[in-house]
Amino acid sequence: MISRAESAAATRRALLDAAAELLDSGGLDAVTLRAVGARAGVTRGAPYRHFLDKESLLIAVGTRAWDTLGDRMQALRAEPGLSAAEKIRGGLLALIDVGRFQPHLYKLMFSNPPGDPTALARAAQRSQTEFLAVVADLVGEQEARRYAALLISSANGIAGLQASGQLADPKWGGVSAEDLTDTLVDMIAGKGRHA
Amino acid sequence: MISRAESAAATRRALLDAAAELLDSGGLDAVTLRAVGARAGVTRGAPYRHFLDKESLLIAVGTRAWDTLGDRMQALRAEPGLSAAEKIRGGLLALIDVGRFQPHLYKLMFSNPPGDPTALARAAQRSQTEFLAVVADLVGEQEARRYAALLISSANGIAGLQASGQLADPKWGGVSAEDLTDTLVDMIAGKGRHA
DNA sequence: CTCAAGAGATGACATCGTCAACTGAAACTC
DNA sequence: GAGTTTCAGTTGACGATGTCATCTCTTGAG
Repeated sequence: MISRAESAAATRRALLDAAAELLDSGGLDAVTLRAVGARAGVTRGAPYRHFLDKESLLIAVGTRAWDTLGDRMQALRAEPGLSAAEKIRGGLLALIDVGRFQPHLYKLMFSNPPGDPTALARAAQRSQTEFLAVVADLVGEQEARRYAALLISSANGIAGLQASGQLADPKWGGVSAEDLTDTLVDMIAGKGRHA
Repeated sequence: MISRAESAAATRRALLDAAAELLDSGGLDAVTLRAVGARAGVTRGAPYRHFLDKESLLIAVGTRAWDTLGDRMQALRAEPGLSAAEKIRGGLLALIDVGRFQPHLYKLMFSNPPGDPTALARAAQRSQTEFLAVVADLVGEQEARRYAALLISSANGIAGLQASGQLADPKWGGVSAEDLTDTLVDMIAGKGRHA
């Protein structure tokens, strides 16, 4: 027996799944409320029972993606038998992989919606805080903020270039996202060791 | 006396200007063909005499932005009395400044439009080639590709984080885009000196 | 059993991108 | 210079979309 509240929660989840799937497969343009509703088995008006408007639905999709990334960061940080540098590398690649395999979702995660420009930044907090802690293990509290910001920026940029296909340009000599990440981590780790 | 071709070229320019202004002030949502036409002194159908569709108009706006950035890169590279590191710093900040002061334009420059995913990447070529040459002056031909890709990625990420307002978060301890750029250039320059 | 609450369906409206048909003036041909 | 062509720009129309108001019907509380 499913209660009404459970049914409503299931619909909400179905709407989020449908929006995420449409986003992955067809980009932002493919995410229309009518298509989302149809894929979730309801009609175009139903989303308004669960979200304020389309923008709120998209923010919820992005927030959920940030949450799962935050889980991965947290698990990675707690992983025994990994050096700080390896954890950093893993965290960066976790972010980069989203950009690589779900470029549209990735863009959504870093967009700031007109209505509430801080919504997604708030959702990103836990991921970034976890990452900050790992970086602090390598370079110390003192410099962690600066380097963590630089690392996340760089990973963001690598993922962005990869998502837009520019990394594939032969001009860069076939360098991969992993190569860039390794180069970056090496530079930071070098700094850390000398400090 | 203005010929018909001159008038048409002027209209085309007015349409590009109008689209760029609307993009800057109100974001992508504010760029409707009707609004663009109105601001350029024509009606909604006129853009179709100069561009295939709305996407082509936006690509043209992004292309023009890449061209002016390419000009700045070229001028910077030719500037006498600047070290390679200073030129690199200047080039990175030129890119970052677009992200900072024209975030919507910046996003457009790095978006790959569904119709022609390679159009803007082609427009970015000259800027990146100029930059690549400057980096080669610092770290040598051999490693220039890798480091240039990393630098552009990082600058892209810094600009992106700044554009989405996340850099302002006190979590990062008030680090600025300039700080990150300097840290980055120092690391590369260190590498370059030791190589 | 009664009835309020709320999830979902549906009709309607404004706005958007786009196309087809039309208008008028500049540019070309003879 | 008259006739014709070309083409920038206008206008009307259409389908799609986000959103609101209204309606229906099931669920859960009293």
